[in-house]
Formats: sequence, C-alpha cells, structure tokens
Amino acid sequence: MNQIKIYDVAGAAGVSLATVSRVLNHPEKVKPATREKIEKIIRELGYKPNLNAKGLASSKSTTVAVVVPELTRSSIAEIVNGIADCATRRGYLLRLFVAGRNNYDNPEEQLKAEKELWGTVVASSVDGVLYINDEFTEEHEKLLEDVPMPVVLTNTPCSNPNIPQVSIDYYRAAYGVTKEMIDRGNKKIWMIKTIRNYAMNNLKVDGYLQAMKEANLEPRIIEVSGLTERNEVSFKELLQKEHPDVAIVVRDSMAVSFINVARLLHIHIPDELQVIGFQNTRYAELARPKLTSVNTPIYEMGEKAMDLLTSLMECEEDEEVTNIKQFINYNVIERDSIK
Amino acid sequence: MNQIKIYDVAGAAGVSLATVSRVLNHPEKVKPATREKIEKIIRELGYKPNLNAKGLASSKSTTVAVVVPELTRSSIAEIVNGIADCATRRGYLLRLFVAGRNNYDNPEEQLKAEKELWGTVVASSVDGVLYINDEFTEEHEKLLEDVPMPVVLTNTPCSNPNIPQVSIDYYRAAYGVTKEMIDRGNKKIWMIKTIRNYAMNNLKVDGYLQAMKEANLEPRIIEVSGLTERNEVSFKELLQKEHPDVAIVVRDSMAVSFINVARLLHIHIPDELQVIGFQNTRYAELARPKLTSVNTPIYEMGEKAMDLLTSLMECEEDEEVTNIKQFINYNVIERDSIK
DNA sequence: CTGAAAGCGCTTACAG
DNA sequence: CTGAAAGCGCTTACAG
Repeated sequence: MNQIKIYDVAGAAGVSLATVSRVLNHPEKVKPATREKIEKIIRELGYKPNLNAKGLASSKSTTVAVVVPELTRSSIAEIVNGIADCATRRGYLLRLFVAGRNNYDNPEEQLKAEKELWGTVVASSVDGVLYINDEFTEEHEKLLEDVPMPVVLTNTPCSNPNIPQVSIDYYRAAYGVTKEMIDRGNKKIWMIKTIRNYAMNNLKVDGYLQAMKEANLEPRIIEVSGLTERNEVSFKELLQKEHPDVAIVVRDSMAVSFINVARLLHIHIPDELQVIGFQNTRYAELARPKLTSVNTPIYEMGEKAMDLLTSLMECEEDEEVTNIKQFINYNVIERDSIK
Repeated sequence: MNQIKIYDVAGAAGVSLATVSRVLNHPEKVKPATREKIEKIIRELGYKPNLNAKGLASSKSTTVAVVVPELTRSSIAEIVNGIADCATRRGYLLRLFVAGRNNYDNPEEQLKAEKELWGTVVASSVDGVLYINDEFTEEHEKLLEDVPMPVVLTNTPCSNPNIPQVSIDYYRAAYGVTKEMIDRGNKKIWMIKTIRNYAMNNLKVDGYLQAMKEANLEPRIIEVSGLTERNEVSFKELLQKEHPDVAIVVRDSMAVSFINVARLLHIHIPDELQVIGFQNTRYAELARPKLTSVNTPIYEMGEKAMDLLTSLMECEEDEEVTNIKQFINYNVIERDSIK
C-alpha cells in the first residue's frame, strides 16, 4: 500500500511517467540534467519498479528459472550459489523449481511430471532457464524443443551440439585419472558407480573403460546402491574376497564409505588399496585417510552457465551467440588415499 | 508468441474472458456446465495464466521469497527442499534470494546490503517471505518492521513473540543432551563452538551452561575456527594437553574433525572421549566411529514454515493466525561416538 | 450466472 | 529530448 509507484516519482520530479521509465530503461535517451534529477528522487524515495507490471509491459521479467532435481546434494547447492552470485551481478532474479523427487521408479509418470514442470516454468514468465538434471535422457531433450526461451543445460551432459550447455568433461577427467594410475604402475583398477544411471557417471565409466582398453587391462565395474547403509554391505562382501590396487569411485561420499569398510577389514590405504573420488566435497577432507578427489569447480560452473544464459537472453535477433557448449576445467586434488 | 492467452480460451469456449477468469479463481461462481466446458478447453489448449498479468491485476503473485544466507550448508539446502515441496503442494512458486556472502567483517556494510536486499525482495512482489539467517540480530529484526508482507523466520531464533517463526528449541536440545551425559556419570564436559557467533549456537551454549550449572560442574567452552584446516590445528594443540570425558560440538562437521584429531593422538573414542554433534548430517554416518548427533528435522522445518506462511498469507483481515511461534521436535541419534 | 469495462503499474512506439 | 496514449494479460466490482 505504501509502495511508491512510478507516478509518485514523476510527480515529485515534475515530469511525465514516460520520462521516469526512460531513465530506468534507456537513460541515454534522457537529457543528463533531468536524468540526474530523476535519479536523485528515485534514490530518495527508494523507488523500485513493480516487477509484475514491468514484466507484463515489456515481456521481460529479468528473472531466470533455476530447475534442479533437488538441493541437498552438495554439488547442486554449490552450482546454485554460483548462479545466484552471477545473477545478482547481472541484475537477474531467480525463480527456483525443485523438480520431482518422487516417481523415480515409473519413468512414464516422471516424464509426465517433467512436462507439467516445463508448463509451469514457461508460464512463470521467465526470460531464460538454467536446467540441472543428472538423469537427462533423450526424452528430456525433446521437451526442450517446445520451450520458448533460452535454456542452458548445467552440469547436464547432452550430446546435441545445438543445445547450450556448461559442463565438465567427465569423460576426459575419468580417462585422465585412470591413465595416470596406470602410468604409476597399477594394473587392477576398478570403477565403482551407483546402480542408478546418471549421465555424468556414465561418461566417467566410458573414460575409464577407454583408458583401460588402451592399456590392455581388464576393466571391472562395480555397481552398488547409492545409500550408505546398503553400499557398505556390498563393499564388505566384495572386499572380504578381493580388492583392487585402485578404486575410482564416481562420488566422494561413496568413496569414503569404501575407505571406511576397507579399513575395518584391515586393508591398508593407500599401501594396499588406493581410492579416488569425484567432486572434492567436504567429505574428502573429513575422511581418514583424506581422500584424493577430482575437483570439479561447480561454483564456477554455475557462474559460467548464468553468463552464457545472459548472453543468450540479451542477444539481438540478428546476432548469434557462439561458443554455446562450454567445459569447465577440472583438476585432481591429491591427498592421502593414493600413493 | 505461441503462448495461449485467456482470450483464446474464451474464444474457443464461446464465453467472455471474465468467465474464464472466474473458472480459474472462483469456480463456485460459475455454472457447473459452463465451468466443465471451460476446464476441458483449458486442459486441451494447455492454457496457463501469465503470472505477471495475474500478479499485477490481483496484487497476488502466488510466489514466495526464500531468503537464505547461502545454500551450501547442508542444513539450508534441506530446509529449502522442505519449503519447495510444501510450496508445490500449496500452489506457490519460489523466488530465491541468496543474501550477501561477502562483507562478513564489516557489520555496517552488511546491514546496508541487507537493507538493499529487502528492497529487492519487497519490489519483487511476492506474497510472503521465508527468511533464514543464522546471524540474526536486533538490527535485522528492525528491518522486518518495514516489510509489507508476512515474513516467517525459519531456523532463525528470535525472542520477539510477535514475529512468526519456525525453529528448533536448541536451548532445550543442548540442555537435554548435556544433562543426559551428566546423568550417565560424566563430569568433564566441554562445549565446542565456532568463534563466529550464530544465534542458534549461542542458544546451544546457554542450554549447556544451564545443565552444567544445575549439576555444579565446571563448564568449559572451546572456540575454534569454522574452517576444517584451522580448527584441526586448534584441536591438536588442545588435545595434546588434555581432553574431556565428553565434547558436545555445535555442528557435525566440526565434531568429525575433532574425532579425527583425537584418533590421530590415540585417544580412544568413546572409551576415553565421547563426542556428540548437532544436525545429524551425512558426515555423522560417514565418520569413524560413527557420530552420535542431535537430529534436527530440518526438512520438516521447511515444510512447517511454508505452512505457517501460507496461513499468514491467506488469512482474512478479521481472522488472526494463532500459534505463530512453532518448534520442531528433535531427537538424539545414538551411534558409536558415545558409550 | 455472465458480460462490459475499468484498472493493476509499467513500457514503448508515435508525435511533437 | 519529452509527453500523451495505447497496450501488456489478467482480475474484479458493477450491472444485468
């Protein structure tokens, strides 16, 4: 009720509301003297344009949707942090959509929910979308075609070169790590992944397989539940029989579980068994021994994705944004879990 | 461009757009026959009202702002998950504001940034705000007075009984845990906290102090950096000299650091030293020995906060929402770090 | 129960 | 460089 409107500013400045609007949106079109006067009044009154009205009139909402599968996984929260900081710098607000955390088993239901979600996102009148989905499939890709605003896939690998995306080259990362361990003289190298298939993790597996193949080594992929209580049981059964020289684990928290079980069985790390995780989360540092992990700068990824989306949203009809597919660099943080 | 508008629905149904609008907002005012016809067409066309227009016309945006200090801390992400799920159920969208992660040292700057933030939040035309701030002070409380929509403090303790809030009784939780350990015959009980003062943690300290006082025991509060690399140094210096029977640590990750250092110094846990954390995060389960922790159901807290906010937003002028201050129950998850 | 019309607070061609 | 006016897509009294 006591919200200041553009009329109030115009009245106080003795100009028409059109001029105030211009100061806000096209300051170069206003005479410096009047502009400064109006700017001063805007500041004094603490005027902030009503976003709904602005959005309706200009069909630009200066809002971006962030669609995530859930927030609890530390990687996702960190990406969103990066997005948020970059959005603030660039003057965009965020709409947050947490996509279905249910219906995991029934793919059909899930796809329907996903369609629903896109409907809501589109209707929420945002200027662009940052989309994070670890289980991105071709079905999801198809849904993108009907979205009338730019979408940037974030940490969501997709082979289609026409879809904007910012990610990490997980294939190359896993390949590099595997090759490095081979070069250090290890032969029995396992890859440990979740049963559930995440696009990112499948890329890691592929990179691992490629490196093993090139070295003529026998690959072995262990699939376990993503749940700590369950996978520790599997790890125990497994490690009671045999263990590799090196285990490359698709994510840190699972790598820590693996280490914990190995130690319980008196398998010495790193002398008898070396372990490498992915993501370099806090788990890596709090584990004992501290976990070597592939650091994937996920905060930066959020920033870059927002940057890319901004250029997509703000590009003129005739221009074209190049470099639509970007990779963030990774690096390996060596700690005590390898020799 | 190919977005369907209310006009299109009205045209297809052979009614005026007012009637379509009524079907959406006050279905009881429309004759069932026409209502069903219109609803069918809405479904077929996949019509979704433009939120900006709706918001402008009704001065209700069905959007709620979520203001958080940052997302990376697992507790906060989990609260937001709870908020998001509840918001979806209740038909609200979310606007996400990640408050200043900078200017920590300069309180004046920070307050100014906070004012700025509230300006943006208010101008973003949301119907209500869920506000999370671990460093909530009286200055922050004052800023709330000028906010023209309901605000629910979430996991943000505040003594003012007129401000809606959903939290956990950290005082009672810490008091209870301390008393329990005293009852089990322990005498030398320390409280370990961060140097930085968080409102929640200060309540934990108060509860601890009260229990110690009642038992006539000498309290001791250890303050360390919140950063793992730093606090592990402090812990080492400390533990080389002496250790308590029980350490109650304000958060899990710090408790895990403490355990790690103790084990390095061959202090046996739990025989010589027992450790209790707060929050029952995944760190607790991945630690060795597994950490006993006060489980604070933070997801539920998000849900309850959103519920409370909804009743605040939707309450009629004449009604009043009671039960404006809510506590979520906590419980202690006993694991291997205590006897 | 339904329609015509005003209005929400802005933006942006169009004149001048 | 500035103002008057139309319009963005809805909602909601007000009549009927």
